[in-house]
Amino acid sequence: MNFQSTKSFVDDLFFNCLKDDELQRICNSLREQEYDKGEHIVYQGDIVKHFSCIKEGLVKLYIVNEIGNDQIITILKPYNFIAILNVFFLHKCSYTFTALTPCVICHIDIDLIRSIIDENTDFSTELMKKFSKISNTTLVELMKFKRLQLRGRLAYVLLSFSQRIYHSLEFDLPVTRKEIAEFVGVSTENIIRTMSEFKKDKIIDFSTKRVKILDVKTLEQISFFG
Amino acid sequence: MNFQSTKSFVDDLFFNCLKDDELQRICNSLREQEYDKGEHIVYQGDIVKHFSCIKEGLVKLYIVNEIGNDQIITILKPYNFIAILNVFFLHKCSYTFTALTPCVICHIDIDLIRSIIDENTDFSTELMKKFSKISNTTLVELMKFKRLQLRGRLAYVLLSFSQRIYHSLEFDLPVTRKEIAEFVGVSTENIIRTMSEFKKDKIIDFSTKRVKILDVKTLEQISFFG
DNA sequence: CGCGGCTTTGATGTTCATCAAGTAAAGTGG
DNA sequence: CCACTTTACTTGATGAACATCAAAGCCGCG
Repeated sequence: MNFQSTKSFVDDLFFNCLKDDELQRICNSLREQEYDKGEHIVYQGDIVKHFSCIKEGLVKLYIVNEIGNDQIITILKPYNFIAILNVFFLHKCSYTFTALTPCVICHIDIDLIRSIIDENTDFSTELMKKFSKISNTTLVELMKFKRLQLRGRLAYVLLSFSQRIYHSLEFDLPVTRKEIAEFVGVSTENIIRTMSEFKKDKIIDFSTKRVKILDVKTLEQISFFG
Repeated sequence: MNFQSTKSFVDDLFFNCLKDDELQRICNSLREQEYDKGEHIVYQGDIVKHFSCIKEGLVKLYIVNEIGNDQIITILKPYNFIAILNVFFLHKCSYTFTALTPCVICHIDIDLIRSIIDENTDFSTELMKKFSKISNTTLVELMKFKRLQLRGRLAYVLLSFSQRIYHSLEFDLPVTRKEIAEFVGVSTENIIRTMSEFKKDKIIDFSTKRVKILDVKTLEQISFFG
């Protein structure tokens, strides 16, 4: 990737509100790192040392709970930040971030970001907006999820892959059935059973990883009322 | 309440990092408002016009979902902010805040807070820390909650009243059984049944509103493993 | 003192977890 | 590239957890 496109990536990432020299300093400090599928980017308890962002690939954000189970909170895609809520102010990260696909992650020096926050009011305002928006969205989605039962939640997850991640009715799942179960909060077997029901009802079609949504409207209804 | 104690309340509220004149300006701008039990402080969809904080009383933070049910997210107590995540940057508030008991709420002019953010780096840093901490805690608690079933969740709520809100093993519930159910995410009847079980097992004792925790350790175990 | 909302208990059915067992897919070493 | 091992996927049967419906007692308040 050439320098100009890095610049434009960073500019977009930071709300197009950076001054030229600030943009330049960030580009100079920026370090790209590749992660294999399954590799941890941040593990809960880690001290977050960089301001990081996904450039390529998908990342699962989850908590390993007290009894050792994974609970997936959301799936992150390019331009999403890694551990943004923990990056400045908490000693340890409460979540784990793991690559679902091969990833390229951009790491930026925290102190540099801090100093730009102090200098550039627009930047700090936009960053706080971003904070709020992320927290807000996550919380609202979680509550929406909470009131649904299995069918609704599964429909929701499938639609989110289709609409938020892949922008297509047909896609390859980047997660296992077990991971869908950890996302939805039910057993793996029941995810499979319900997917098979959807298939029987001609709402979706699938073969292992490949999924095709046949009837979006019904799926949306299920994700709303189910 | 006299002026000196208002000053000390505001100073504590804002992390003791305000300069004298900033503190003074906030105290001058501050307006106290009383709310009756059951009165809305902010309703979802409202545009948040003040930076607000609880001075006295308890407030329930909840979402009214698409099918008209309330889903309680958490219960707020004095020194907690109202709609802090929505106050600066989102046009409309995603949540509803309702007084559970008679309340005194302090309202501060948002523009004043904004201008102090621009002036005082310590203040903006502390405010962002606060943002992060609140989001983080809320999310971690919600995920902890998610993996538990009824008994565990109820135990968790009862302990949270005892330890976080009242600092006492005996207290009057500020919520109805229905509200506990909306918090826990199950039916009212099953909250009642499970409370009766706890009573039969001599873990708690209660009569309508009055609750006394008899066996904290068992309750903690249930809230952990249940 | 009667009305309405809150609380409580019981009976019944639905949803989902768990166990078991088998098949398909994917990774591994020769 | 194949045999082997492991992991992921799938289906069925059973029981536990929980929702829902129904009905009755309680309590505060006008």
